[in-house]
Amino acid sequence: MGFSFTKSLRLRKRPEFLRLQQQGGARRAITPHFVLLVAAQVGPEGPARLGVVVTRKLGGAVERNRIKRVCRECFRLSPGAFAHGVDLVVIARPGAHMLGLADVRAEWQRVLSRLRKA
RNA sequence: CGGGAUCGCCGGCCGUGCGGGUGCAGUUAUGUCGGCACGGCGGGAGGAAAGUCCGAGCUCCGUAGAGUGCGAUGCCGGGUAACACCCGGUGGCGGGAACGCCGAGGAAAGUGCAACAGAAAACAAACCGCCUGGCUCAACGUUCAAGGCGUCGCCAGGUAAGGGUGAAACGGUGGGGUAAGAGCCCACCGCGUCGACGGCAACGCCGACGGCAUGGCAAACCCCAUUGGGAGCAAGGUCGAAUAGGCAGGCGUAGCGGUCGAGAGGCCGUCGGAGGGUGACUCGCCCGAGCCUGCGGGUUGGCUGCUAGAGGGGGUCGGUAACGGCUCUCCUAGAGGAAUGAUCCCGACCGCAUAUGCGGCGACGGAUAUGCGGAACAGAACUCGGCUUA
Repeated sequence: MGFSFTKSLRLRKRPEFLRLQQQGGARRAITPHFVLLVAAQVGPEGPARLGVVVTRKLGGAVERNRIKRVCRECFRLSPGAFAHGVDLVVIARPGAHMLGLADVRAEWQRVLSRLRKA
């Protein structure tokens, strides 16, 4: 497959987010601008899926949209980074809207190896 | 911000391939040729999409009856689906003018407010004054002296012109009048009442009379007039799932008559009804056999509503205009943890610094090149008309 990113590769329902955010078996990694949560999918394994959480505290709709877009772009352009059968939730922290694609990729790269062990 | 390249996203139409064929995707609802993958065609954020401050459409709840309360609006006329918006007038204020600004009903219904200053801030009063009369023991001037006159002082009275304070001082200016003064009298202006005329009206204008009465603030309470049912697309419809008398406490379903029935019981009427609705309160009205309170538990999914509309643009006619009529033409996002993007290159724009050369005595102005930085406000969420803030 190429670098596509369709609806099936996103987390779209509230329970899917809550499963990773609550104290369950998700692995957690913290970078200066993000919190990354990774856990195995329930049911049949598919490609890795992404969900992004950006609260209102981080800015208006424009800033929050930009954070989501950059995160999705970063996820899309590195298909090998996350294993099959894994869900990823990214929680943005203050200042994230100032980052470009290269900054996000560099931050994620530093913690990837720890998350892979999950 | 514009252009290009590459990689993507959302939904529409078309095609190819794969597997399937009473199946496929989805736990179900659902979709109907769909599902997955790839390709093609054409579409995809704003002037404010924002704040959610007004006004509507649409939807449901409801029946709105009366009184009280609460909110909104507040010169007049018009536009509009409607408005607190828009247009045109009137009046006021500012300005030399062009023009600009204006929450612009009522202060003789009542309550209240006015710092500082000032004598006094509202049934007027009298600080410095002005004037009249009286007193003369004493003081001064005039005089040879007394008296008289004047100054000063004290007492009684008349005044509100002048001074001074203030945002504002009980009509203004000028003249007459007077001891001094005062609408005391007169002219003009203002104000009030009445009448005529013009205007749909706000109002204007003219005349007569009154002799000043009614100081200001209503974005202080208030009064008056007009007006307002509530909630909002998580509205609502539909399908599905789950909970469905799990526990504890409290209140009630009384009765009577008729009728059907073998009975249990059902239906109708009357009375009684815990509680609920009428989202402010009271009355009234309506529902009513189960309801209320606390604890605990579960679902918050699919389709629809969902985008062609008080729609945009052109022409023409009516109107001072807002706008309206007729006609032609265009189709322009529909997401749902939420699409409309990311990266790179090039080019414009702005700011700063440096360099070069130009104009000018100079402060400086503007030009080119290079480097660095910036590039706003902000993201549709049912749809429109406004306002406001960026």
